[in-house]
Amino acid sequence: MALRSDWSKEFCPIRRSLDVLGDPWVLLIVRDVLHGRGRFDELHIGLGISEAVLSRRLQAMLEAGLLTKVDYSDGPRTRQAYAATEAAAELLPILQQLALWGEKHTALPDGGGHMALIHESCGNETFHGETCSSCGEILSPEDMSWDKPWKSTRDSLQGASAQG
Amino acid sequence: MALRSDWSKEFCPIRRSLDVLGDPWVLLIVRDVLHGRGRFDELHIGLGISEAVLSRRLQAMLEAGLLTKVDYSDGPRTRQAYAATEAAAELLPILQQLALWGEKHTALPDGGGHMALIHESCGNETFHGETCSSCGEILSPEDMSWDKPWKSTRDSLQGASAQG
DNA sequence: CAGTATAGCTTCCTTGAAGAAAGTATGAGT
DNA sequence: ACTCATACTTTCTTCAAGGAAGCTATACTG
Repeated sequence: MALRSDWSKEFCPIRRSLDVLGDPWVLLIVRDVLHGRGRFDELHIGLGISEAVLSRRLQAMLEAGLLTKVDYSDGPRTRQAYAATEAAAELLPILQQLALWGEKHTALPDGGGHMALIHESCGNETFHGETCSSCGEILSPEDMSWDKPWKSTRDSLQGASAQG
Repeated sequence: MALRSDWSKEFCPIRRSLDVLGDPWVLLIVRDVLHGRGRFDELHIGLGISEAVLSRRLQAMLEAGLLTKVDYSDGPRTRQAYAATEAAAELLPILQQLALWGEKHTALPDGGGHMALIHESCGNETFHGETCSSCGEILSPEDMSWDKPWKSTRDSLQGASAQG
């Protein structure tokens, strides 16, 4: 990624991960892409990221193997969007634990609400990020929905390289 | 933290988490502090972070409630070091999943080796970051050691606010 | 008790990335 | 032909990172 020092050759796997993931936008882009919001403008508007930075991040994430480009049809024409690879889909536990940690250790602003992680396979909310705290199964994107009360939506996730 | 935009008032808990954690140094500092390496110079040398940035990060992490200052005795005199709070200790699953993800999705450099996460309570390696893949227990720092073949050490971790 | 060492920061300077906004390119609809 | 939408790219300014040197407090050394 070379945003700062190059950590891709470090022995410590955490440092190698942070070489790719150690930028807040990268995880937010993965989150949105796993929600099926993989178009450039959706990301730009939805995340509030500048277009220049978004462009650079998407390029780096393609190179890092986190994203692939997929076609989608916009009426008569074919456009392209970004979709998650298997590597990006396997960041789900990290995203969910960030959500759980944030719920517990940061202050909920006025008008917010508790975001529930719903394991659709068993129908229950999970309080772990990696395995379901209700049924014990490993959590994967296809089986998850995130209930966001401040948007009054229950967004389902999708796995690697699904069509947008 | 205000490194970039202020995300502390966002409804999305992931964004609020990244407001605090969305800097690679923060997680690396938490990792080292959980290993009992909480002195300024240990962090400076061990992480290769510049002193100016380390100083700013430590300050921000104190304010964010990730670290506390604790006394330690250096022979006759009392010095201070940084120790993890409960909030920082609860980042363990994220650190371990970053390690697992890095082992799987980034290239191991020459001379490296597989870092094993050992759950000392049951004596086995765990392949999950949050609950032990061998015995199913929730993983907490006091019960973990990380086996780092490139340093030929098995470093045990420590929980919140333990003396350095 | 002056000189040196060490820990723990702080200040200064330069380079580089972030953010905002405007510009470019391509194809569609009217 | 003109306008609109998507998907970027370019330009400019501001701010943070990294490196090095300086500063302060408390030892230990002769």
